[in-house]
Formats: sequence, structure tokens, C-alpha cells
Amino acid sequence: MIQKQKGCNDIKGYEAKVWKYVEAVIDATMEKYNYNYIRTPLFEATELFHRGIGESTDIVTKETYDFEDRGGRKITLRPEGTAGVVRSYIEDKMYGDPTQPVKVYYNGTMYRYERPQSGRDRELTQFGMEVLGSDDPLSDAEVISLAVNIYKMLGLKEIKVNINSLGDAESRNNYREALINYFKPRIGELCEDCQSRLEKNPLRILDCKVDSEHELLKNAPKTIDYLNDESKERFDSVKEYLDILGVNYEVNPNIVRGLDYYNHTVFEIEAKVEGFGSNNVLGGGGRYNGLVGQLDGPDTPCIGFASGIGRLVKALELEKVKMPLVLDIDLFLMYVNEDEKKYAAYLSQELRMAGFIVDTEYVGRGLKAQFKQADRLNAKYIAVLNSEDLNNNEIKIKNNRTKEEETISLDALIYYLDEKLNASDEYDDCTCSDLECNCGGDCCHDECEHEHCSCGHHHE
RNA sequence: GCGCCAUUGGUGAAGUGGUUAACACGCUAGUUUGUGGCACUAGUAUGCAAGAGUUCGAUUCUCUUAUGACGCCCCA
Repeated sequence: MIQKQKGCNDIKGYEAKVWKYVEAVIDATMEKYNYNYIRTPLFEATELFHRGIGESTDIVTKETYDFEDRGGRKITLRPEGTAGVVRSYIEDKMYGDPTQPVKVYYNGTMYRYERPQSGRDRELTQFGMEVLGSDDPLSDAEVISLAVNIYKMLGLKEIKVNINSLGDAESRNNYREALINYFKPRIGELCEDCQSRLEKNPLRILDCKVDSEHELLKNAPKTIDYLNDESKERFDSVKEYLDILGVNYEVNPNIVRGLDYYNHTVFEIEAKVEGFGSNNVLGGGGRYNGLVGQLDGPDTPCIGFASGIGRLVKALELEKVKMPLVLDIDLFLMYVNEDEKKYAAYLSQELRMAGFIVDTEYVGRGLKAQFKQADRLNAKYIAVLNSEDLNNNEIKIKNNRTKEEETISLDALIYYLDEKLNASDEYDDCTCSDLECNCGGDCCHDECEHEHCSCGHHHE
């Protein structure tokens, strides 16, 4: 049997509905902030990632899917979204677009050759946004607030925003030097991993889990202390705008991004969810003012954010967040003989065009089994087609919840369904997640006798 | 790249070096001549991830590989 590739997933069934909903909320929220959808290729020239993300990062040195195509071109499946967007920005000369800054968002699969574990796959889906052409601290704050608002719109309650500033190139280099000098004399006291990080990526020592309680780490120099005046002022301004936008955040000097291109503002957003495992960062981002220039474009200040949809869906499931998913069908058409089947085929088509979700029988089940099938599909209504009824221009239609059956004129069917289904839509389409009635909170989808929830909808 | 645990039918799973691989759910059909969901009856893995080895004999022991879960590294 051919299996799916390691670390890849088939998203289907209920989970697929959740994904589609999450993506719909992302689209809607992005549109409100006036970010335009951009879709770039899944693969790019290998060089783009080497020059863009940085030769020294693990993502590029050992986690990309590289191959040569039949024409001998060196190709890499994208491990993240920013490089492709920036390539497009430069190639299509979007810096010439009069409506600066360029605000775009994407949503797509990324590929990293990693060992899978909780919250980490080889094929992952990320959405993200980029603002290209603005150095205004308001852009930084807006990107962070947009990310936070997407999570909030989806119904996540406990999210934590950690921000930090790496400063400009000068500040960043000074800080790196200071860290190395600080740790070098006593590096032997830290764990093996930290020792190897000293030269390679001293900032990551601050993140170490093994030594997090070590006195040496607690008193280590902080990025903030190495910011020059300009960088410090900029960071203060970002924080002020965050306050204005109502974003709760925490300055965390240990936030260090993995990619080389970041400077100034960097941030991570964590989900505080019970049982989420060790990979609890939903997304992160930061400012990358040097990247466009590094890729042969004009110097352009930019900021962006990216977030994994898989982790997001997992967080929503663990939090049992309620979502307005359509899990029911409106009508299931049942039949026994050939003539009835033909009529079912015709009628299902008519009703679908009239806007109803209709399904019927395709595998020759008996009537009894068709009832079961209707239940499995959560049919709200069932119609058993009967030749005699049809000859009389009638149809029997049964409410599958109340089990009441009525015989109505075929001509009245669409009107009948419209009336019945739209009347109950108020109940079914309620999207509120804070239910306060005394049924225990499940009134949107379960039967309950109670009146209303915080959304103001009435439920019976 | 490293570590640890796992892999039995559509699903959840029990199990043992040796006759027909338990049980439950599900599914299909019948009892019920076209209106089910209850009940009863019958059917539902020539198979225990793949390959190799040990053995008279392996699903059960050993090794290799694959995949999954979790953790480390790294990172979203």
C-alpha cells in the first residue's frame, strides 16, 4: 500500500470543515485591514532562500527540500512565505506602485525536512502578512494587532504576545558581541547545546530550556540595553501604538527569531492551551528592513508575520471553541424502484439549484438502510419518493428531528422547505461562543429549552 | 540528526511460541409483501505494518526498514 509521506497529512471530514472556516475568518479579517491576497509559487530558485533566509540558519542548511528539475535548475520547496513575497515584490516592481505601503497576505503550504512531532509536520500550512514599504512603527503595531485579532475572531481566549526589539544592524551586532563576551569565560557551566550555540547563535542561549534557571542566564545582557537611541525610540513608539490598538503584550528580552533577516521589532504569539505540547507558538514575525536590498531590490523597510494553521486548528479543538460549521444536509431523497430513482435524480438537481443541500442514494441500499444513511448525513428532512404519490403530484416529507411526516403538493416543495429550513436557521446558524443559558452551553447544536445566550439569539 | 514508546478487521481493542485470532461498536441482509432507528438471527481479517532471521512451528522472540506518538535539537 502506498502511504502518505512522512510528516504529511490528509485534511478531511470534520477537520476539513474547521480548516475552511479558519481560512474564511483569516480572509475576512485580512480584507478588513485592507491586505490583498497574494499567491506565489510553491517552489523557487534555491538561491532565493539561501540569500534571503540566511546561509547559517538550520532551516536553509538542512531543512529544505532541494532538487534539480529536468532542466538542471536548482529548485527548493518554500520553507516559509516571506522570501517568495519579497521576490515577487522586487520582480514585479511593486515598490513603484503608488499605493504604498504594499500590504499583502498569503496562505499556503510550506515544506521543511524535519522530524515530525506534536505541532510539527514536514508539510505545514501557514498564513501570513507582509507590509512592504513602511518603516512607520504603526505598521509594526498593526501587523501584531491583526494577528491577534484573527486569533480572537476565531474564539481563542488565552493568547500571549511577546515582543522584543533587536534594534538596527549596529545595535544587533553590538549585542551579539556583548553576549559572546559575557558567556565565554564561564561557558563550561552551561549545557552542551549552549556551548555549541556560543559562536553559532549566542542569542539562542537565552532560550535554553535546560539552563533557564541558571544565574548566568538571568543576569545576561539584554537586547534592550544595547539599542542605540534611535532604535530605543522606535521600540517605544511601537509599544505606544500597541497600547492605542488595545493589544496586550509583554516585553520579553529572550524572544529571538530563527531567521537571519530580522531587525528591530520581533514578536511571537503563544497559545495558552491545556495539553498543547511543547510547540505552543502559534506564530511569529518581525521587521526585516534589510531583506529587499539583500535580494537586489531597492532598500525597503518591511514587517511581516506568519502563523501555522495546523497548530491553530489544534488549539481551537483543544479549547473546544464553537464554530458555525454546516454539518447537516437539508434533505435526503429516498427511493425504491427505478422510476422513483429517476425522479430522485431530477428532483435533487432542482432543489440544489434552488439552494438546498440535497443528497440521495447511490449504492442500492434497501429502504431501511437508506434511513440509516439519512441519519449519518444528519439530514434535516427526508423524503421517500413513492410512485403513487408522484402520479398524484404529491410527496411525503418527514422532519427527521420531530419525525412528523406531511404529504404536500410537489409544486409547493420548494416553498415548504424554504419556510421550514429558514425558520430554523436562526437556531442553527448562531455563531456565538459565549453561551450563558442554563443548558450548560451547548444550546446552539443540542436541544435545550432555554431562552438566550449572549449573542442575543433565541433558542428553543 | 538524537532519544523513547508504539504499529492486530471499517473503528475501539483483547490475546498467545502451536488446532477455527476474543469481545464491543459499526456495516450488510433477514424476521418486517415500501417507512428505519428497539429486539432477535446470520454474515463481516486465508490475517496480526513490510522484509529477513531463530524455531519442528511466530501475530507472539531477534534484527532491519517504514510509518505513527511524544521529547531533544531546531523552529511557526
